[in-house]
Parts: sequence; C-alpha cells; structure tokens
Amino acid sequence: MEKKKYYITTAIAYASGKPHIGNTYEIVLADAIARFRRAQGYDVFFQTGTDEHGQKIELKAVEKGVTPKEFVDEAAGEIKRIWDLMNTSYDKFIRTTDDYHEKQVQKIFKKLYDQGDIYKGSYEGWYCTPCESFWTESQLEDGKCPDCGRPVKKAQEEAYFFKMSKYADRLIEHINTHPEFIQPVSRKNEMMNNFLLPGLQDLCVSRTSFKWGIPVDFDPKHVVYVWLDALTNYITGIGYDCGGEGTEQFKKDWPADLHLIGKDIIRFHTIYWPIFLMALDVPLPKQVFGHPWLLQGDGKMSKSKGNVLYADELADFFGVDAVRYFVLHEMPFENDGVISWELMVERLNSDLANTLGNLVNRTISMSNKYFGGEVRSTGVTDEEGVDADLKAVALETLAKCTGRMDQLRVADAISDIFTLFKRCNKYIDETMPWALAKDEAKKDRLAEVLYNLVESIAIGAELLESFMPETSARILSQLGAAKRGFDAMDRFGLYPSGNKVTDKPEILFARMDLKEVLAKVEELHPAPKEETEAAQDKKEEPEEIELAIRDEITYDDFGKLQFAVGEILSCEEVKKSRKLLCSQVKIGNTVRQILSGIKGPYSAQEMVGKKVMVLVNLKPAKMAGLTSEGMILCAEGPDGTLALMTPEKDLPSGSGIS
RNA sequence: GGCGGAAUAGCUCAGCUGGCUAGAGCACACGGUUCAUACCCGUGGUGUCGAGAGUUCAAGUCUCCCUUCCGCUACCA
Repeated sequence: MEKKKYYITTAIAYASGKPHIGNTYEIVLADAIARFRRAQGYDVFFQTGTDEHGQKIELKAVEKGVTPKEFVDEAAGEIKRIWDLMNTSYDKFIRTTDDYHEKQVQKIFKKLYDQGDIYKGSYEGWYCTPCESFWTESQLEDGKCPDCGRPVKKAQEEAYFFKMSKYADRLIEHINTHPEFIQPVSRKNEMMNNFLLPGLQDLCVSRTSFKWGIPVDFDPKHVVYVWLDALTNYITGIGYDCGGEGTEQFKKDWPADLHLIGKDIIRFHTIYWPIFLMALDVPLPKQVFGHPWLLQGDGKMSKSKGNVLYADELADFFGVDAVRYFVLHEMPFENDGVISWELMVERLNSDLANTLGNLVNRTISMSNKYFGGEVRSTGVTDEEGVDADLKAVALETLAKCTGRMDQLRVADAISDIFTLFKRCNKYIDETMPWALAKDEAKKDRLAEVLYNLVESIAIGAELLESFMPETSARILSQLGAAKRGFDAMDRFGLYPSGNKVTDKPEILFARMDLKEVLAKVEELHPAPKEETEAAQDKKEEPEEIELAIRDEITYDDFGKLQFAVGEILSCEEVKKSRKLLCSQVKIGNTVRQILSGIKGPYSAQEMVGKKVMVLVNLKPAKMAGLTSEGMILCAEGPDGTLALMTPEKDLPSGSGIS
C-alpha cells in the first residue's frame, strides 16, 4: 500500500545573525510534527532553510567587511548547526542563494510579467538618502528611517507591481470555503477584515535601492522583492519548474500540507503567497499555521544585559531534549509562551527529573532488586481493577495524542504522554511492590506489577519519540524494549516476557539547583553595572547628524507658510489614540484646536501655559474624530526625542515671524 | 479610530451548543509511604467565575452596557 505523503515546511530563517531560542522554537515544533507523521506512517518531506537576500544583509556584510555571499555562508552555517544540534530531522535545507532557486525565481518573475500580472510603474515612498532605501509609510518608525533613524523624504522610483486585486475574490472564496486554511482561526478574521475585504493594494515586487537580491533578468537594475523570492522556496525546493513539468517529487509533494510560520508573517503566507500561486496556476498549500512566540522571562531581552537565550547555551545546561521538551510544552496553541532560566529549571525538575526520570529509575531498580532484572508476565492480576485502569490509560494515549496533533496542539499531546507516566507512578503506590516483595507467596503478583510498569513505560517512551527522540531511545534501551510501531499500540503486552532490563540504570535527567544554575549564568554573562550601561549610552550620543537637504524652495514658497506664537490655554489627551494630545491654542484674538502627536514626551498638564510656534494656515484635518486647525512645531532628535519650539523671549500670542 | 479576542484558585490555564456542591497542572500546607533522582501517592483552601443590568425554572456559559488588558490595522499635520 502506498504511504500518504506529508509535506511540511518552516519559514526560512533570515540569515542575518544567530537565531535565539524563540527562532529555534519553530524548527523544533515542525520537527515534532514531522516525526509524529512519520511514526503514523506518512511519507514525510520536511523542508527548512535560510532566506539570504535583502538590504539588511547587504549592509551587515559591509559592516563586517565581507561580501554578502561570505556573510550568508557563515550565517546559514550557524543556523544549520543549531538546527542540527536540536536534533531536527529535516529532509532539505534550502538556501535562497541556491542556483536552482534563483533561476526559478527569475523565470517566475518573467512569466508573471509576460502574462500581465506584474507591471512596471513607479513607486512613491519615503526615501532615506544615506541608506539609499525606500520605505513605505507604515515601515517608518516615528516618521524616520527604521534602519538608521534619520529623516526621510518623499521620492519616486521605478518599480514593478503585482496586481493583487485581480485574485482577491478567488482568495476570499478559498479562505471561506477552507476554514482550516489559516490557523489559528482568529488570524483568518484579521486577514479578512484588514486586507481582503477593504480591498488589496497592488504589491511592489522589485527594488532598485540595493543590489543583494535576485536580479530581474530582463531589467537588471531591479532585484526581486525578497518576499517573492523567499516564499517560492516552498516550491523550488521540491523541484518546481516554471513553465515546465517539475520533478516527480514536486508532483508528489505539492501542495504542502502545512506551512509552519510565526504569527508575524501570516499576511505574507495567507495573502501574497496564495495569490502568487494562483497567478502561477499552482494549487494552494493546505494549511498555514501562524504559531505564537516564545518570549523571554522578564520581557526585556537585550544583548547588553546578556539575557538573550540561545538554544545551544540552554542545551549545554540542560541537554537537548530538555530544551525541546520545554519549548514544545510551554507553548500553548494560541498564546505566547515564556521562557526563563527559572522556568526551565522548574520544568526540568518537576516533569523530567521527578515524574519521568525517577519513574524509569525506580522501575528498573525494583526489577533488578527483586528479579535480577528479568521482567516476566505471570498473568496474576489484581482484583480491584488497578491493572485494568493502567492498561486502559496506556492504550488510549496514542489516540489522544493523535487527536491533539491533528489540531497542531503539540503541547497538549506531550501532556497526554505525561499523564501516562503519572499514572504509572500512582500504580506503584497502589500496588506497593516493596510490600509484595516481603511475601514469597506474592512473588508472581510482584512480577506482573513490574511487567505492567515496564510495558506501560515502553509505550510512553515510544510515543515520546517525536518530541524527545534521544530520551525515548534511552528509555527503550534501558528497558531492553524494541519499538513496536503505532500500528501495534492497541495491544498491551508486547514487551517480551522474560526479557531483561539494564542492570545499571542511568539517571535520565538530574535535578538541578536553581541557585547554582543562576550563579553559573551570572558567571557566563555578568550583568553590566548600571553605571557602565549609562556610560555606554552616552558614548553613542555625540554622533553627528548627516543633513539631507531637500529640494530647494523660493522665498515665495516659504512665504506661504504662516507661523505665529500660540499660547496653550488647555490641553487634554485624546482618548483611544496612542500619541495625540488635543490643545486649545490662543493665537492673537483667536483660539484654535490643534492636535499633536506628542503624548508621551509631553503630558497634557505640562502643555498648559506654554508658548509655542504654530503653523496657522495649514489646511484643517480630522484625526481621531477631532479637527486639527494647525500644527504645533517640534524639533525632533535622531532618537525621536521631541522638543517643543518655543520663542526664546516671552512674546504675546499671535506674534508672527520674520 | 476600525475589526477581533480575552478577563475563572497565588501562578499558567480547561470549562463545547446555558443544567447537579466550578475543574487541571504548578506552587503552598498537612498526612501517608520508602522501590526510587529528599522521590512518589493522598487530602486541603477563601475562588464576589472583571463591574453592573437583563433574559431564563436555571448563566463563567446568552443579551446590553462599563472597566481593564491583548492582537491585527489605520492615523498621529
């Protein structure tokens, strides 16, 4: 019988630096799902990789004094090293600098252009001269270049656009008829309400402001927009051929069964990606799951504090499987999870060392102590039904896990397995093997109890394989048990009677002392003293601002702007707006209402009484439902600090400028 | 501002289409046990189920309103 295929992907990691534990979470999650599907008998293909183009990488390479290619070679190597360290079983590691990928992206771009989905237009946006980069309105941070924080100016550049709206109706239809397409469903509503239903904007799919990308072959001053480049990895990696047939693998594996991605890039995967595929006449992936994030314990992750957590460091402390267990178990389906050294130690001690490790250890110890390691089924069962209950729990665990995994509720699946281990611990208390051992007549009963335990643990350990492969193998090996396969999980008693467990059980997970761990962490990452931190901040200050001169204007142009001194009579916060303050400003004999985005740096109270410069003949505008009749002028520092512009001497309100 | 979500034990959360004394895990306390990595098992707590009003024989569970938090998104002259 032919196995059913299952194609799963992670997002490809951006090769700009070392991935922290939050980034690493995704590959582990995907690995757990992939392994589980394999165990279920699916023919799994699991792809991951790196996204290696884009301006940020180009800049980082320059900073480092290497070529972009050298830069990404190293970064990709580091990412792959961590993926391997975490024992992830991916089948393919694609890099967007791979030649077959680049070639296909060019062909795709050309095809879309030829069929009219991509057209040449001009792109108006905000240009940062020093960075030579374009930004959209929404990319700006406080109206400044998000990369360097310097001012930007409006400019135009030639660019290619994709006609998104052409496919919008089809996509809406698809999403509505495939409720499982976007997971969790709350994300579906966000995409519908914010993008699809209001109408899609055409997407700019080329850049001329930097070079490190895949060139548009028929117009080489453009490079392909990184997302169009990156997303196609899902098909190029398995042998898609634009305009051709594609490989056998492509025909078999596409469409993908699951794109596993972070919740921050759902828009790209559930709107742009499906539309690109529609334009290429390729079927859509079956499901996109935007998983939540794993956050640092105190929320303030910063390199200077040394509290960024990396998978390799955590693995050094706790072991790979403990880290896998933590990230998989602590991540709920929809909410962000939290990781910290404290929580890590807590989980290790209570779940791994106490519940699981100790269970395996005590069971093997008893087998050795009472029967020289031989585990024999005698069929002497109890009268109260304790055995039956244990067996029932052991036999239902696979079905419970399967149900959870089908819903991508990986954390719950692990909990189900631990429910079995806890049941085993309880079983020991109920049967009290040490008491049975004192009575020679109960020896057969004792043997049966230990057999039931070993068998139950063997079942649990095998189920654990998808999540903690190494631990699973270690337990089975200590028990002297072989894997039976999911198909045989419906039977209790497959552990060969008379088999022997190891005579020297190893500790699976040693308990750790939180204080010791924290002390070691402190040694590795001494927290910088506050003073030095402040000193560092100061050092960064005196950088001179590079002035970007805008287009020259005439005196007449300037004369159009009417400035006057205004006195703030009253001021209040605009409710439900993040930045707006609403001021009543006396300017000469008039009073105007002016809104300004300065809540935060200035409170409503401290505004009152101030004399400020106002641009008075600006066309009134509505903001947050209120009318603003003018603009209060502020100077803005490179870091976004705001300072009201006030006349240096006290002048009556209404005074003009000269 | 628009759309959506959440508010339940000290902490993290379950509670589907309304129905018996509101649950789990962790933490804490007490008791039991000793095979085991001072471990495991059992027992326990006040939970105004965010505030208020309503529908109903009956409401964490439905409706309205309020408050607070969160997500996406727009704006921030």
